[in-house]
Amino acid sequence: MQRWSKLFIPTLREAPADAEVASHKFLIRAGYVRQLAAGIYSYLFMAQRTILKITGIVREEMDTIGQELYLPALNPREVWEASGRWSVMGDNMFRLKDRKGADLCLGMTHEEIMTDIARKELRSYKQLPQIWYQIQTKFRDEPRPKSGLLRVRQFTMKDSYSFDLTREGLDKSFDLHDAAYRRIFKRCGLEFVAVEADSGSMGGSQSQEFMVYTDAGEDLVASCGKCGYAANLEKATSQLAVEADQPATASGAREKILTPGTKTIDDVAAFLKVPVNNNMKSLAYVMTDEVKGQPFYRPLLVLMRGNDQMNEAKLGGAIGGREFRPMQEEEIVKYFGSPAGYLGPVGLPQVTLAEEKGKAAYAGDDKAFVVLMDKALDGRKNLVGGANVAEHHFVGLNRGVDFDVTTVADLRNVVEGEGCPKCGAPLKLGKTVEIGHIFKLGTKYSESMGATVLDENGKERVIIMGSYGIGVERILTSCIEQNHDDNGFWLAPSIAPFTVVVVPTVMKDAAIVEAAEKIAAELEAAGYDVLLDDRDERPGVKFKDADLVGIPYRVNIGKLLAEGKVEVVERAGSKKTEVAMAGVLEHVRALYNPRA
RNA sequence: CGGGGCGUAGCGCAGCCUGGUAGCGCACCUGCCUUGGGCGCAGGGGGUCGCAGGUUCGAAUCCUGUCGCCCCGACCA
Repeated sequence: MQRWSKLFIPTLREAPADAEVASHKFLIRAGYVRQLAAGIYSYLFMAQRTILKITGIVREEMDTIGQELYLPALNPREVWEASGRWSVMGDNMFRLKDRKGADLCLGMTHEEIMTDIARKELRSYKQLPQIWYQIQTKFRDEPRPKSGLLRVRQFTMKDSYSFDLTREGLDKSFDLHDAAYRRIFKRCGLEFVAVEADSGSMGGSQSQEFMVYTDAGEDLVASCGKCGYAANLEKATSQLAVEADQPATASGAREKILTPGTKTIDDVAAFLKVPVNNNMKSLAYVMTDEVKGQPFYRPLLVLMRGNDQMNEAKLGGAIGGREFRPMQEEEIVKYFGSPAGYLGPVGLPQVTLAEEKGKAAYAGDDKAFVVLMDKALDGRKNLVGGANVAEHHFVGLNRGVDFDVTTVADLRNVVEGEGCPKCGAPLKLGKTVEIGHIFKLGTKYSESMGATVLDENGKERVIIMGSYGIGVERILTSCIEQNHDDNGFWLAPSIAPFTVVVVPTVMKDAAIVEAAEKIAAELEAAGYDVLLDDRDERPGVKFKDADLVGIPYRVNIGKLLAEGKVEVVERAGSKKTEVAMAGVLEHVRALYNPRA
C-alpha cells in the first residue's frame, strides 16, 4: 500500500498552453510526465508504474513465443554500414563521435544488431527457428516531435526478430506474433484494428499494423464495416465507379486549346466545361536514379485523375523505393519548357523499362522522364491535359496515341465512401495511431549482412527474417485517448498505476481514518495495488485528483460511515454504489479480480 | 526544410505599442477557519523578464543576432 501524502504526484489544475491532445494534457496534469526538451520526456512515478505494468504484460506474452535479450542502444557505424542504412536513415538518426573520433549512433531499431548476432553465432538449420526480443529505448530525431508522448525522439519499444530457414517458418513466426500482439493489446484494455500496411523503408513483403482509432492519430485507415477489410491509407484500394469519357474531338485527334489563366485543375475543368476527373493532372517530381553506380536526378511525371490525391508511399513503392521530391519551379521550366500549371505528358523524352536483378531499372539519359499513370486513368479516353505551353491545354488525349507511360500503378488515396475492394460496401476513413507493426523482412538484412546457415544438405542458406515492434508509451497514450472525460482519464486495472484509491474524506475524523486503513489493508491483501489518499485535504480536492490520475476504482469513506457504509466509484461511467463496510472487497472483486 | 506563433514566479497570463527599475490568478509556506467535488480570511517566500550584443542617463519594453518551445505545411503545378 502506498500513501499519497508520501508520494510525488504533482497534479496540476491547468494544463500547459502548448498541450493539444487529451493524452498530453492529462499526462502533464496528472503528474505522470514532465517535458525535458522537444520530444523528450521524464517519466515520473505514476508513469513509470504504468509503463512497468505494460512492459510486464508485453514480457509475459512475448516469453510464450520467444526469448528476451538486451542490446546496446549505442551502436558503432560499421554495423549500420553493413546493411546500408547508415546513409539511408539520414537526419532521423542521432549520430555522435567517441573520443577517438569514431562514428557512433543511437539505435532507432535493432535489425542490424540482431542480424549481427545471428550472422556471428548461427551456423546450422538445427538452431532455427529463433525469436529474439528486447524492450529497449529507441532514439529517432523526428523532424517534428508533437502531441506529447505520441511522437517523440526517445521512447521505449518492444522489438523482436525472427530467424527461419523457410518461408513457411517465417509465416509461422509472423502468425505467432500476430496472436501475441492481439493478446497484449487486449490485456491492456485497448480497442484496436489490425490493418494491411506499407512496409516502408524497412523493406519486406507482408506487413501488418496494429492501429488504435483516435482523433489524435496521424495515420488514416480505411476500413469496411461489412467484411472487416482494413488497410492503411498507404496501402488501401477501392472499387471505383465507372466514369463516362469525353467524346472524341471533331477531328479525332488531339487539339490544343487556349486556356488563359487556368493554373489549377478546377480552373481548367470549369473553363473547358469538362468533368474534373476527365482531366488528367500532371505532378512533376525529380527522383534519384543511378546508372552504373553514377547517381543523378531524373524527372518523374505522375498522371492522376483531376480529383484524386496522390499517395507518396504508393509513389515510392512504384519507383522501387528511389527517393523523390516535388520539382521546383526552375526545374519545371528546364525539363518541360513550360511554366507550372500547363504540364502534360505529350512530347516528353521517356525512359525505357529494363530489368536488373529482378528490380525495375530505367534506361535513358538524365533528361528522360519516368511517366507513371494512376490505375484510375487506365483505359480512359479523350482526356484533358497540359500542353507544356503556357496558357494551353490539350483535349482528346489518348494513351498510346498521344503519349506513353512507363508504368501504370495504384497511386491514389482512397476516399471515404468508395467501395470496399473485397465486398464493395462503402469504406470508412478514420484517424489512427500505430501501436504495433509486424512484418516479414525476408532476406534484406540477412543477405546484405551475410547471415547464413547450412541446411540439411550442407548447402548455405540465407536466413529469412521477420521484424516486429510495439510502442510501449503509445499503449499508454492510446488508452488515455480512448478513455477520458473533462476531469481526467481511466486506465484498465491491468496497467493502471494503482487499481484502487481509498479516500478518507476527513483526516481529522479518527473513525473515518481507521475504516479507510482497514479497507485499504484488506484490498491490499487481496492483491490490489492500493493508494490511500491520506492527505489532509478537503474532499473536493481529493475527488478531483482521484478522477484525474487514471485509477479505475475508488472507495470513499466519509459521511456514510455512520450507517456502516462506504461508497465505491467506478471511474469509467462514474457509477457510484453504497456498500456496507464488510462487503467492500466482495463488491470490488466483482468489478475486477487481480488474481483471476 | 517552408510559414506562423510564443518565451515575464511551478502553471495560466497581463505589462511591451507610448522606455522610468515587474504585476494578477492558481500553486507554495505560516496561522486561523472550513471539511462530500479544486472553501474562506490574514500574513509571507519566490522572477538573470530565454540568452548575447546594441541604442539610451535609463531597456521586460526599441534595434540586431541567437537559442528554445508550440502549431500549420512540406501531394493537387
